Amino acid sequence: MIEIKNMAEYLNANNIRPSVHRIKIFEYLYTKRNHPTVENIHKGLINVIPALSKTTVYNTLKQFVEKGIVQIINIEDNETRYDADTSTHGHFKCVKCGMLHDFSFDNTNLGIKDIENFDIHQTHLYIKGICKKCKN
Amino acid sequence: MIEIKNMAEYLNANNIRPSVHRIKIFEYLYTKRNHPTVENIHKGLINVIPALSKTTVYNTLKQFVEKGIVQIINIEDNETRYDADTSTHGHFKCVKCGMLHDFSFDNTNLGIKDIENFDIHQTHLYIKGICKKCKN
DNA sequence: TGTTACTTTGTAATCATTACAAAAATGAAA
DNA sequence: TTTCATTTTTGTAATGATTACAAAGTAACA
Repeated sequence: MIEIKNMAEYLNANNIRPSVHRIKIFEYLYTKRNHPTVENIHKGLINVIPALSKTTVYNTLKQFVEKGIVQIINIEDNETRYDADTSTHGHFKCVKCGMLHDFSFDNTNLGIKDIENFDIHQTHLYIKGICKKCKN
Repeated sequence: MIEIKNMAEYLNANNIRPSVHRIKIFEYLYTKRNHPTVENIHKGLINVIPALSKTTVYNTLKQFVEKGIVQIINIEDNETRYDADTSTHGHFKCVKCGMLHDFSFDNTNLGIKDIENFDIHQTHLYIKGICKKCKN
């Protein structure tokens, strides 16, 4: 994924005014890279910003998604996760430990049929199974 | 997808006792093939089974998923859809009209890296974009 | 400062889903 | 058929995630 040196500048470059909350929320996503839920982000930042409300986390993430610097990961129907890496990559969900792992794949050679002449905006691939750790 | 002649037999073969409700719900999924939500199924069957409760639709679908004859499609975070076709295939979601289209792809040649020695159970691919109709 | 726009908060509303207990239907044995 | 146990279905209440919205707070800038 892209290297970002200055969070505030990066937000600015994407037409997002870099308030302290926005910087912290983006920083959380970018540095942890653990595909957190809203709950995770809120709990993780409540020490840093004691008054942080969940509504702000929701609003901020919605804005990030609209501006294209964050993508939503929908694997389980009851947990929406967020990812600051918007480059094309897949997600592996371990059905045993629940952990999410990034992986890379070749999206130029998928052998797609039946949707000729459709405009493709985003390609999402996820795999469910058992991770290496849980196999042992 | 598989051809099913007798719904009741198919349910039986998958260890699901074929009650009238279960047959109708599966039949709906199998014949419509339109990736319905719980709401869609309930509305679509309320004429056939006037007393049908949503709880029954939820319970029945959960059972179908557990027995492996139906898969969940999670594309948007606020709408869970269901598909009686459990063979490996992708879903294209048109961001304009909202329609879902099936497509086939080659899941043997994805060039996956970074998750060597992981056990793969299911591969899910979905694409967002604009469908042929909406382009015109 | 004063004014205006933007951001954040907190509560209430909404909506999908689940829990659960009661009612209904089914099926097998007598 | 009648009885009894089991399974299925229903309907309401509870839960939990997300959104709406108005009030409070903050920043920008003349």
